[in-house]
Amino acid sequence: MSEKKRLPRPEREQQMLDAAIVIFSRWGYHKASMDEIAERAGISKPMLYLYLGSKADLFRACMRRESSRFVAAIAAVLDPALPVEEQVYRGLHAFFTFVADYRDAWNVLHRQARGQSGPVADEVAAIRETVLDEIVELLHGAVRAQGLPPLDRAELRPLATALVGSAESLTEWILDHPDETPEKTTRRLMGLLWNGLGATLGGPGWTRDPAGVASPTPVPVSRA
Amino acid sequence: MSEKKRLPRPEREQQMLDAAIVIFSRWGYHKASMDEIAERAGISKPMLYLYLGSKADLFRACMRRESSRFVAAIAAVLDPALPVEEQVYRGLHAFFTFVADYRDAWNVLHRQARGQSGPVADEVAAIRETVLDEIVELLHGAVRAQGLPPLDRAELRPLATALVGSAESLTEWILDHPDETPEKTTRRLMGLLWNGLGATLGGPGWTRDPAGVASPTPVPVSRA
Amino acid sequence: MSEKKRLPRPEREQQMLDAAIVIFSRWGYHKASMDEIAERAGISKPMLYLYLGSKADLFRACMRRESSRFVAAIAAVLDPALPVEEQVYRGLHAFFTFVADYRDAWNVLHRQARGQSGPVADEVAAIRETVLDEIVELLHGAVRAQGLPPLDRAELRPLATALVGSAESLTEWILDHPDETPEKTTRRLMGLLWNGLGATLGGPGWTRDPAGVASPTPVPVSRA
Amino acid sequence: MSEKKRLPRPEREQQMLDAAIVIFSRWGYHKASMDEIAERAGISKPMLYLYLGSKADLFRACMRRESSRFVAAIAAVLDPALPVEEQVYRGLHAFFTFVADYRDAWNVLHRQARGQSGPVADEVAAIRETVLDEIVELLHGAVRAQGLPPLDRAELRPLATALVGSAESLTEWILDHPDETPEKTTRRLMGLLWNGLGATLGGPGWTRDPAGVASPTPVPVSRA
DNA sequence: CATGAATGAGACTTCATTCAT
DNA sequence: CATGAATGAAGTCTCATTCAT
Repeated sequence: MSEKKRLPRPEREQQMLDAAIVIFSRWGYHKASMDEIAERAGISKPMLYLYLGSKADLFRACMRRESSRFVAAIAAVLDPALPVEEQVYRGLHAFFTFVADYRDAWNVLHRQARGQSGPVADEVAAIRETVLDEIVELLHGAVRAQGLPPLDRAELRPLATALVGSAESLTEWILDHPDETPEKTTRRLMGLLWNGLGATLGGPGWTRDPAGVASPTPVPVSRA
Repeated sequence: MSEKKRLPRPEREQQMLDAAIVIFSRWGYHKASMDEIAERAGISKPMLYLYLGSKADLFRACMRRESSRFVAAIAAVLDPALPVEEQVYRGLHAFFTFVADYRDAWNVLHRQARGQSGPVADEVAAIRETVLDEIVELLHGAVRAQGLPPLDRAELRPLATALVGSAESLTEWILDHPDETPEKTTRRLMGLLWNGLGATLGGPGWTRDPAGVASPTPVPVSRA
Repeated sequence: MSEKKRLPRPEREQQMLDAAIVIFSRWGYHKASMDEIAERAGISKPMLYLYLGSKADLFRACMRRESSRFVAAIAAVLDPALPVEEQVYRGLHAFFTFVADYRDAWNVLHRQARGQSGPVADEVAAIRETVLDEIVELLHGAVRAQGLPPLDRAELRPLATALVGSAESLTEWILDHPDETPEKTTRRLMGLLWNGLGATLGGPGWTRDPAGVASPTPVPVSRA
Repeated sequence: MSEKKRLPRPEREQQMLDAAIVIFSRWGYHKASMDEIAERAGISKPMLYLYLGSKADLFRACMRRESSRFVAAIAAVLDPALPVEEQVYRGLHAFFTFVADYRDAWNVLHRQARGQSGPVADEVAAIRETVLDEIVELLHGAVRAQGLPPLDRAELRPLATALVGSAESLTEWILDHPDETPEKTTRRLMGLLWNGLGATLGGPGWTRDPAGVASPTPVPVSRA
């Protein structure tokens, strides 16, 4: 709205990050140009460098701001006093809501973050760790609360990883289904996570050792 | 000095793709340079362009070759005559085996493919569709074979999407766990997919309508 | 926090020049940044421009201040009533003392001043002229005082130039020899200047026309 | 002359260095732009980078080529069998001849080389060392050949330094005196170097300890 | 008097791509 | 068939300098 105003630094920085998110989301990290980001932010390139440092720094700053918002959005709906099932439901719901509301942010966090090398990749990995840690903790607490045979955190982590992966994957499916609401998506996924495909499809639970599947015929592929 | 054999075109093209996969995997699409690819392939840049077209064409060619191998590897172990559970087990096992054996190929298919824009992205999307279609078909056949209330393909697709996502996600977890074998990973995931988290954690199956979770308190976030 | 005193303009200018000398000495004219100078001077960049004009102006101001000090330091020890030998000794001693005491100033005057183009170079040339003029005058007076066959100033100037060059050159040798004092260096150079290499090495004085050395075989060099 | 020819790499590299010498000489290292160098060399900037690496690399390459020529030009006229006086004469003559013939090269070696920081400075220092080493060796051999009390190399080095400095300094004086020939300049300097100022001006040789000159009145200067 | 905010211009560098041999 | 030579276009980043408060 306002053109040519001299803004204090913090506000300008937010504008820059706002613009950067959009451009990074649209073109990806490498194809995004600082020129375009500056133009969209309504300022000149030197300001971008003065305030944010470098292209990688800018990307990291975006990642930090958006991942903070993301984590906050999830954390706000969790409550250790509730049953774990309820918490997972709420968490997923908050997740799909966030993705729907902040599409560009999610795009950057999810699609663009991968496939980076160097310091950017480290930042991404750290954020991912944080999220996974929380989920692991959540599940771990649940197991103990239910007096079940303790599963240690190392065992729970692949479960959490798969859970996150399935949710992430659905965010792309959603793109092609505009009528899908966060509620509906959450229910779909809860069905899978809580009952498993076995129950969904009507078969018996998985017994962990079907006969004769250990070594399927190997597939010939031409090179390593 | 060493291998200046005049190779027939198809072999040369394979060499180029072999080199390209490695370089794309190492640096990502954009940071990968045609110079490095040509050098690694042991030929000059004009040959690269003569045979494969452009950088985007080259990347697409890589994607096509590797995704064909990938699909073939999975398809080879499936057998419509077997129970669906068995087929999913075999499919996942083949999947994790492929990922372990062809790390660079998987890296390109999974990490680098995402976050591309333009024609490359379309190629990626198409491949993904193909894989999902097969899984949907698999599940659809299973439902019918079991005489269950029919779930149409559109309903099954998000399930398939979540399934793929969880598997993909585990491929990154595997990177940090060298002792993990395809068998072990497959079992972990089968446990989740077939029994669900509910069974794993010992709670009851999910009832699809826990009271009062429909609208968690929204999280205030400063801007969209 | 510390020293936000409102200083009168002349003092502020001195602070700026102090800072500038250090930065110019450290990085050279071009790589020195006005930002760093302003920061070191403890004021903002607009002040720098308000008081001193431009970067070139600032550099010239540094050159003027330091060369004045330099000339004053030398002039203070000269005394036309003394024998020329004594005066040269004193002058050199004052020179090496100055160089040792004001390393940054000398660095700027000597190393950074060279290799500049444009107006800055002119300033440097002018200062150099001033110094040389004084030395020529000194030698000229000495010749006349001794009743020798008069050497006109134009003949003395290359001698003065060589003298200055030898002294300047030694200032760099000194950098690697921390134990060297101004006294010692002065004596070394006086030995060469007053006795010549011929006497130092024990040969006869130079006869101005050794046979057959006028045209040494030219060296072929590939191009100009 | 020839436009648009495809030249083999070594020739193009020489063209680039030729152009670079001129531009570096004209503007100095920092103000010289790669654009201008490329334009003058008649090629595009990427060639410059492909063949020579970077701006600093290009500068170093210039330094190396020109200093090799320089050293070769001097070395070609020296002959250990000759008396040292003769050799110094020939060396100086070759030096002034080189400076007259390759003004730009000398400009880069002498003026621009100083005041650089980083790796470029190291290169410069190394070249200077090489030249000084040779002169020291020359003088050292002379002393021994004459059966004089041996001066070790460390004592001779400042002498060599002063000698080089006086010659370098004269190269700038020459610029304003177009009638000056290498012969004439060499004789001027030989007069100083072999007889010393004392003999030139008619006084007695320097006695190394004039009374009372040790501590001239210090000059007050405002800051360190 | 003093400064935080802002920028036009230009530097170095890289890369996908093509021509001429 | 194959390649060394060559470049247009674009990218990131820095700096001296000036407004507007």
